[in-house]
Amino acid sequence: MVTDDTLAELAKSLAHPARLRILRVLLATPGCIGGEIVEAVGLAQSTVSEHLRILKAAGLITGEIDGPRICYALSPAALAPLGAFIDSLTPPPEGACCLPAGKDKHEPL
Amino acid sequence: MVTDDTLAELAKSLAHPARLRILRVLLATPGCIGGEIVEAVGLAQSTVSEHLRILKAAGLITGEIDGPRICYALSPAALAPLGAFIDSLTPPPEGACCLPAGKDKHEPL
DNA sequence: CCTTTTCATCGCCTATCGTCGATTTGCGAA
DNA sequence: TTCGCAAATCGACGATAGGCGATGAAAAGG
Repeated sequence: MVTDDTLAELAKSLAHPARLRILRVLLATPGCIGGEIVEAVGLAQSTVSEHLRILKAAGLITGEIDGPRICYALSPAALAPLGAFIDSLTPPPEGACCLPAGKDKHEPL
Repeated sequence: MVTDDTLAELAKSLAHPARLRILRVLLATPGCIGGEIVEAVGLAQSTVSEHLRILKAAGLITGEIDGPRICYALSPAALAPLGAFIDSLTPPPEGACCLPAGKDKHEPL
Protein backbone atom coordinates (compact mmCIF):
# COMPACT_ATOMS: atom_id res chain seq x y z
CA MET A 1 0.00 0.00 0.00
CA VAL A 2 1.20 3.43 -0.87
CA THR A 3 0.10 6.15 1.47
CA ASP A 4 -1.22 9.50 0.37
CA ASP A 5 1.70 11.00 2.14
CA THR A 6 4.21 9.09 0.05
CA LEU A 7 2.37 10.00 -3.12
CA ALA A 8 2.28 13.63 -2.09
CA GLU A 9 6.02 13.64 -1.51
CA LEU A 10 6.54 12.16 -4.93
CA ALA A 11 4.30 14.72 -6.56
CA LYS A 12 5.99 17.51 -4.65
CA SER A 13 9.33 16.49 -6.05
CA LEU A 14 7.88 17.05 -9.52
CA ALA A 15 6.12 20.24 -8.59
CA HIS A 16 8.80 22.64 -9.72
CA PRO A 17 9.81 23.65 -13.24
CA ALA A 18 13.49 23.55 -12.41
CA ARG A 19 13.28 19.97 -11.20
CA LEU A 20 11.33 18.92 -14.27
CA ARG A 21 13.98 20.53 -16.41
CA ILE A 22 16.69 18.69 -14.54
CA LEU A 23 14.92 15.41 -15.14
CA ARG A 24 14.61 16.21 -18.84
CA VAL A 25 18.27 17.05 -19.06
CA LEU A 26 19.15 13.84 -17.28
CA LEU A 27 16.92 11.89 -19.64
CA ALA A 28 18.39 13.49 -22.72
CA THR A 29 21.98 13.04 -21.62
CA PRO A 30 23.11 9.48 -22.02
CA GLY A 31 26.31 9.56 -20.05
CA CYS A 32 27.54 11.44 -17.11
CA ILE A 33 27.33 15.15 -16.78
CA GLY A 34 28.44 17.36 -14.02
CA GLY A 35 27.94 21.05 -13.75
CA GLU A 36 26.29 21.16 -17.14
CA ILE A 37 23.04 20.79 -15.27
CA VAL A 38 23.67 24.14 -13.66
CA GLU A 39 24.06 25.81 -17.03
CA ALA A 40 21.01 24.03 -18.40
CA VAL A 41 18.63 25.28 -15.77
CA GLY A 42 20.11 28.75 -15.44
CA LEU A 43 20.07 28.98 -11.67
CA ALA A 44 22.78 29.39 -9.10
CA GLN A 45 24.93 26.35 -8.39
CA SER A 46 23.73 26.13 -4.83
CA THR A 47 20.12 26.23 -5.93
CA VAL A 48 20.62 23.44 -8.43
CA SER A 49 22.42 21.41 -5.82
CA GLU A 50 19.43 21.79 -3.54
CA HIS A 51 17.05 20.63 -6.26
CA LEU A 52 19.29 17.66 -6.92
CA ARG A 53 19.22 16.84 -3.23
CA ILE A 54 15.42 16.90 -3.27
CA LEU A 55 15.24 14.67 -6.31
CA LYS A 56 17.73 12.28 -4.74
CA ALA A 57 15.77 12.22 -1.48
CA ALA A 58 12.64 11.33 -3.42
CA GLY A 59 14.51 8.50 -5.10
CA LEU A 60 14.08 9.94 -8.58
CA ILE A 61 17.77 10.13 -9.25
CA THR A 62 20.93 8.52 -7.99
CA GLY A 63 24.35 10.08 -7.60
CA GLU A 64 27.58 8.24 -8.10
CA ILE A 65 30.85 9.81 -7.22
CA ASP A 66 33.11 9.78 -10.23
CA GLY A 67 36.35 11.43 -9.45
CA PRO A 68 35.95 15.14 -8.99
CA ARG A 69 32.38 15.19 -10.22
CA ILE A 70 29.12 13.44 -9.49
CA CYS A 71 27.31 11.26 -11.94
CA TYR A 72 23.57 11.61 -11.76
CA ALA A 73 21.23 9.09 -13.31
CA LEU A 74 17.49 8.69 -13.44
CA SER A 75 15.66 6.16 -11.31
CA PRO A 76 12.27 6.40 -12.97
CA ALA A 77 10.95 3.38 -11.11
CA ALA A 78 10.45 5.57 -8.09
CA LEU A 79 7.65 7.32 -9.94
CA ALA A 80 5.71 4.13 -10.54
CA PRO A 81 3.36 4.61 -7.58
CA LEU A 82 2.44 8.08 -8.76
CA GLY A 83 1.88 6.84 -12.29
CA ALA A 84 -0.30 4.07 -10.96
CA PHE A 85 -2.34 6.54 -8.98
CA ILE A 86 -2.89 8.73 -12.02
CA ASP A 87 -3.91 5.66 -13.97
CA SER A 88 -6.34 4.64 -11.27
CA LEU A 89 -7.99 8.01 -11.64
CA THR A 90 -8.47 7.63 -15.35
CA PRO A 91 -11.90 5.98 -15.32
CA PRO A 92 -14.18 8.94 -15.85
CA PRO A 93 -17.52 9.21 -14.09
CA GLU A 94 -19.60 8.18 -17.03
CA GLY A 95 -22.87 7.97 -15.18
CA ALA A 96 -23.54 11.67 -15.15
CA CYS A 97 -22.45 13.68 -12.22
CA CYS A 98 -25.56 14.11 -10.17
CA LEU A 99 -28.44 11.72 -10.04
CA PRO A 100 -28.95 11.04 -13.73
CA ALA A 101 -32.56 10.08 -13.02
CA GLY A 102 -33.66 13.64 -13.38
CA LYS A 103 -34.91 16.43 -11.27
CA ASP A 104 -35.98 14.70 -8.09
CA LYS A 105 -32.61 15.57 -6.69
CA HIS A 106 -32.24 14.74 -3.04
CA GLU A 107 -35.19 13.10 -1.58
CA PRO A 108 -37.19 15.44 0.63
CA LEU A 109 -36.99 14.46 4.26
CA MET B 1 3.88 20.93 -26.28
CA VAL B 2 3.37 20.99 -22.58
CA THR B 3 5.58 23.36 -20.71
CA ASP B 4 7.45 22.46 -17.57
CA ASP B 5 5.46 25.14 -15.87
CA THR B 6 2.16 23.50 -16.72
CA LEU B 7 3.43 20.13 -15.61
CA ALA B 8 4.68 21.62 -12.37
CA GLU B 9 1.28 23.14 -11.68
CA LEU B 10 -0.32 19.79 -12.28
CA ALA B 11 2.10 18.04 -9.97
CA LYS B 12 1.65 20.72 -7.34
CA SER B 13 -2.07 20.10 -7.30
CA LEU B 14 -1.31 16.50 -6.37
CA ALA B 15 1.37 17.40 -3.88
CA HIS B 16 -0.78 17.36 -0.78
CA PRO B 17 -2.23 14.40 1.11
CA ALA B 18 -5.55 16.15 1.65
CA ARG B 19 -6.00 16.72 -2.06
CA LEU B 20 -5.12 13.14 -2.87
CA ARG B 21 -7.64 12.05 -0.32
CA ILE B 22 -10.28 14.27 -1.89
CA LEU B 23 -9.59 12.74 -5.28
CA ARG B 24 -9.89 9.25 -3.84
CA VAL B 25 -13.20 10.11 -2.21
CA LEU B 26 -14.46 11.59 -5.44
CA LEU B 27 -13.37 8.47 -7.29
CA ALA B 28 -15.02 6.13 -4.83
CA THR B 29 -18.27 8.06 -4.73
CA PRO B 30 -20.34 7.43 -7.83
CA GLY B 31 -22.94 10.11 -7.43
CA CYS B 32 -22.92 13.55 -6.01
CA ILE B 33 -21.71 14.35 -2.56
CA GLY B 34 -21.58 17.61 -0.77
CA GLY B 35 -20.10 18.28 2.59
CA GLU B 36 -19.28 14.64 3.04
CA ILE B 37 -15.89 15.50 1.63
CA VAL B 38 -15.26 17.69 4.62
CA GLU B 39 -15.95 14.81 6.99
CA ALA B 40 -13.87 12.43 4.90
CA VAL B 41 -10.72 14.51 5.06
CA GLY B 42 -11.13 15.68 8.62
CA LEU B 43 -10.17 19.29 8.06
CA ALA B 44 -12.08 22.52 8.51
CA GLN B 45 -14.71 23.32 5.91
CA SER B 46 -12.85 26.41 4.77
CA THR B 47 -9.66 24.43 4.33
CA VAL B 48 -11.39 21.78 2.26
CA SER B 49 -13.03 24.45 0.18
CA GLU B 50 -9.62 25.89 -0.57
CA HIS B 51 -8.27 22.50 -1.64
CA LEU B 52 -11.29 22.04 -3.86
CA ARG B 53 -10.63 25.42 -5.39
CA ILE B 54 -7.05 24.41 -6.16
CA LEU B 55 -8.14 21.14 -7.71
CA LYS B 56 -10.73 22.94 -9.79
CA ALA B 57 -8.20 25.53 -10.91
CA ALA B 58 -5.93 22.71 -12.05
CA GLY B 59 -8.79 21.20 -14.01
CA LEU B 60 -8.78 17.97 -12.03
CA ILE B 61 -12.36 18.33 -10.92
CA THR B 62 -15.47 20.13 -12.03
CA GLY B 63 -18.19 21.63 -9.91
CA GLU B 64 -21.83 21.76 -10.87
CA ILE B 65 -24.32 23.70 -8.86
CA ASP B 66 -27.11 21.43 -7.74
CA GLY B 67 -29.53 23.34 -5.63
CA PRO B 68 -28.01 24.26 -2.33
CA ARG B 69 -24.97 22.06 -2.79
CA ILE B 70 -22.23 21.63 -5.29
CA CYS B 71 -21.63 18.47 -7.23
CA TYR B 72 -17.97 17.72 -7.73
CA ALA B 73 -16.78 15.22 -10.29
CA LEU B 74 -13.38 14.04 -11.46
CA SER B 75 -11.84 15.22 -14.71
CA PRO B 76 -8.96 12.79 -14.87
CA ALA B 77 -8.10 13.76 -18.42
CA ALA B 78 -6.39 16.83 -17.06
CA LEU B 79 -3.70 14.61 -15.62
CA ALA B 80 -2.83 13.07 -18.97
CA PRO B 81 0.15 15.37 -19.61
CA LEU B 82 1.65 14.51 -16.26
CA GLY B 83 1.08 10.81 -16.85
CA ALA B 84 2.71 11.12 -20.24
CA PHE B 85 5.71 12.83 -18.72
CA ILE B 86 6.13 10.11 -16.14
CA ASP B 87 5.86 7.55 -18.88
CA SER B 88 8.47 9.32 -20.94
CA LEU B 89 10.81 9.06 -18.00
CA THR B 90 10.31 5.35 -17.68
CA PRO B 91 13.06 4.20 -20.01
CA PRO B 92 15.93 3.60 -17.61
CA PRO B 93 19.46 4.53 -18.46
CA GLU B 94 20.57 1.07 -19.46
CA GLY B 95 24.00 1.99 -20.69
CA ALA B 96 25.61 2.29 -17.31
CA CYS B 97 25.81 5.65 -15.75
CA CYS B 98 29.33 6.81 -16.34
CA LEU B 99 31.58 5.75 -19.11
CA PRO B 100 31.07 2.01 -19.00
CA ALA B 101 34.41 1.47 -20.69
CA GLY B 102 36.20 1.29 -17.40
CA LYS B 103 38.62 3.24 -15.37
CA ASP B 104 40.01 5.70 -17.83
CA LYS B 105 37.34 8.07 -16.71
CA HIS B 106 37.66 11.45 -18.26
CA GLU B 107 40.41 11.77 -20.66
CA PRO B 108 43.28 13.76 -19.27
CA LEU B 109 43.64 17.12 -20.95
C1' DC C 1 -41.17 37.26 4.49
C1' DC C 2 -37.57 34.58 7.45
C1' DT C 3 -34.79 30.34 8.53
C1' DT C 4 -31.70 26.80 7.46
C1' DT C 5 -28.29 24.73 4.84
C1' DT C 6 -24.18 24.70 2.07
C1' DC C 7 -20.28 26.48 0.11
C1' DA C 8 -17.00 30.44 -0.85
C1' DT C 9 -14.25 34.19 0.73
C1' DC C 10 -11.59 37.04 4.04
C1' DG C 11 -8.09 37.99 7.52
C1' DC C 12 -4.54 36.33 10.11
C1' DC C 13 -0.81 33.39 11.59
C1' DT C 14 2.70 29.82 11.13
C1' DA C 15 5.52 26.69 8.47
C1' DT C 16 7.77 25.49 4.44
C1' DC C 17 9.88 26.53 -0.08
C1' DG C 18 13.00 28.75 -3.39
C1' DT C 19 16.77 31.47 -4.05
C1' DC C 20 21.07 33.47 -3.35
C1' DG C 21 26.09 34.43 -1.87
C1' DA C 22 29.61 32.67 0.88
C1' DT C 23 31.94 28.99 2.76
C1' DT C 24 33.49 24.18 3.30
C1' DT C 25 34.67 19.64 1.70
C1' DG C 26 36.62 16.11 -1.36
C1' DC C 27 39.42 14.79 -5.04
C1' DG C 28 42.90 14.86 -8.72
C1' DA C 29 46.82 17.24 -10.51
C1' DA C 30 51.09 19.74 -10.18
C1' DT D 1 51.90 19.47 0.29
C1' DT D 2 49.57 22.90 -2.16
C1' DC D 3 46.36 24.44 -5.88
C1' DG D 4 42.19 24.46 -8.25
C1' DC D 5 37.81 22.70 -9.50
C1' DA D 6 33.24 20.69 -8.58
C1' DA D 7 29.76 19.83 -5.45
C1' DA D 8 27.55 20.23 -0.95
C1' DT D 9 26.29 22.89 2.99
C1' DC D 10 25.14 27.08 5.67
C1' DG D 11 22.66 31.26 6.80
C1' DA D 12 19.45 34.60 5.51
C1' DC D 13 15.94 36.60 2.96
C1' DG D 14 11.30 37.10 0.67
C1' DA D 15 7.48 34.51 -1.22
C1' DT D 16 4.21 31.02 -1.05
C1' DA D 17 1.25 27.53 0.95
C1' DG D 18 -1.64 25.49 4.61
C1' DG D 19 -4.40 25.98 8.47
C1' DC D 20 -8.18 28.09 11.13
C1' DG D 21 -12.45 30.85 12.64
C1' DA D 22 -15.63 34.26 11.22
C1' DT D 23 -18.27 36.23 7.83
C1' DG D 24 -20.90 36.49 3.44
C1' DA D 25 -23.85 34.86 -0.35
C1' DA D 26 -27.19 31.82 -2.89
C1' DA D 27 -31.02 28.77 -2.74
C1' DA D 28 -34.65 25.59 -0.94
C1' DG D 29 -38.40 25.29 2.28
C1' DG D 30 -41.72 26.85 5.69
